[in-house]
Amino acid sequence: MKHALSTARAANFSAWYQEVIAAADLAEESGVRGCMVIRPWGYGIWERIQALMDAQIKLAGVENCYFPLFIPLSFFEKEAAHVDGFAKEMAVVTHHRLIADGKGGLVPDPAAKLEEPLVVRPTSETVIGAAMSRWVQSWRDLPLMVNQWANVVRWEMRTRMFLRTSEFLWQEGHTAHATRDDAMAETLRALEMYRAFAEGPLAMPVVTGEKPENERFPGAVATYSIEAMMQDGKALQAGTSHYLGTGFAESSGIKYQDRDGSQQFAHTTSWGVSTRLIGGVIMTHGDDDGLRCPPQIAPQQVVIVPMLRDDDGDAALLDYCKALARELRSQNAFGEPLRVLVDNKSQKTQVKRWNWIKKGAPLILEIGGRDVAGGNVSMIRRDRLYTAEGKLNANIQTRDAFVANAGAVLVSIQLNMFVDARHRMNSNIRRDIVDFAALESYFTATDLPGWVEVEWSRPSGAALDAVVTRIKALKLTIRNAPLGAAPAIGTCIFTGEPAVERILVGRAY
RNA sequence: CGGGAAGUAGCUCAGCCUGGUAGAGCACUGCCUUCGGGAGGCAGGGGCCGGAGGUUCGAAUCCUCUCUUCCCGACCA
Repeated sequence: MKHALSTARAANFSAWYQEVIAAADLAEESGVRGCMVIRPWGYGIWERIQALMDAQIKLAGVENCYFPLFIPLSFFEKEAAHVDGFAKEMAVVTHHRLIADGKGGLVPDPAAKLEEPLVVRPTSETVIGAAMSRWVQSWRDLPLMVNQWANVVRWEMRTRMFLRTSEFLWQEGHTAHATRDDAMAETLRALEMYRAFAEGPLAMPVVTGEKPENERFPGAVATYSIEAMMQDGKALQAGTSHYLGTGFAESSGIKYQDRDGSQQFAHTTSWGVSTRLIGGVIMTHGDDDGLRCPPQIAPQQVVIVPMLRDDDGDAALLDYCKALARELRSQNAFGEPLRVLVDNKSQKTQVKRWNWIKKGAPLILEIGGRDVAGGNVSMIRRDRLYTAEGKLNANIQTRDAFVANAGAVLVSIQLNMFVDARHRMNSNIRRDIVDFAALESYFTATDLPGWVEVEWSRPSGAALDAVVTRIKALKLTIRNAPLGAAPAIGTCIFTGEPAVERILVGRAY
């Protein structure tokens, strides 16, 4: 069987990933270190993610707003742990004017140096905290829940498209509450929103859980994550939700007067998902023919390819296709009208077919003169591309039958993709490892190790550092302590002490 | 930040050692034959070889400096 990509997942997963991004026209290098150009098909996926997630955010009573890209350096200095976490990766603006250097180039004008350097936001807790301190006076002002869709910059040492870029797009929710319980409830609500979003529209199964102390967001009291398993068995942290305690409120001055007249610090949260989700979708659903785009986030769900032949029949063929597209757009799937494209670019049918396969359009319809005459369509399902014999699985059916079923077929593709991915994740999590030697041999012996769920005593500080160092030698990290895990009943595989919870350990992106 | 590698056509690269102002494949344009599993033929368009300096009659090629990017590690959504 000949595949569309030259690199198979099994041969070189990393090279395959890069090839999918190029072949599916998702993004490309920009010439600026670590920054990518997101192309229309890739950005279309992001717009779908935004649209669906934004609706959920608003449903929870969170309001959108926008804060500046530039943050005064002094804002970061207020929260010690926070600045420690981000200092190493901040882009800083120091001048506001350029002058000629006399050699044909431009240099920052020394006379135009900023009084205070501005940091390009790596995250917005500090500016939003400053605003919240103005907006919150009374217990009646709480909860205060805002979100922004924005770009942020983190000057990472090593970048990978969508997974870790210097600049990335995300949403960041920031909330302030009167009590710890309220803030914790919001933290977990956001986490659950992310889980449902990943497993719904993205068809990407995840494990929700709490991050260990060493993986916490800088300045957070507790960090929760959704962790997805990629096809190479590695974990991808696909979204995080943080309970920030009163630390940020204290440094930003988010205070309210309580019912009894006393001044109290608010309890804050923050939560975010980014364009990294697209990387997760690629590595969850992609195959050796390119991307498989879950129908709910596919910019186009049905792509109609008229088999144009540069002759008199083309006009009738195009009419047939356009009429079909109109009819399909009046159908629904997932409670929305179908997104349908007629690809009438003057290009060979076969080339267009494979381009759409590589882009992962869920349904591709090839329509030629014979179909027009017979009232048929020839349908390719991206999730069932080949027959058992390895032939391209083109299914001819009547146009009316296709229109009537299209929405249901898309729903079924979405579900199939999720079920397949969930099966793969679940069958690659081992829960029977009870000592460190077994963990060690497992991760040195297996090709596709996936994750291991073990019991531990939740050590802290130096004891935790020792554990981290020990598993680092195996290239392992603690992903999270799954919220739904069984209670711990044995001993910690690291310390031998009585275990208190179960954690997932695995390799990660 | 350490270790590699690379900058020549839109893309992937050859040419450099042994200086004589550029090539291939794919892509692109036109015509013809094809057409329901990525068709073929013919004819074309497109690059001052990352930048600056130097050596030389002459530099993609040799020398110096410089900029940038990619890959592998340590750090992170």
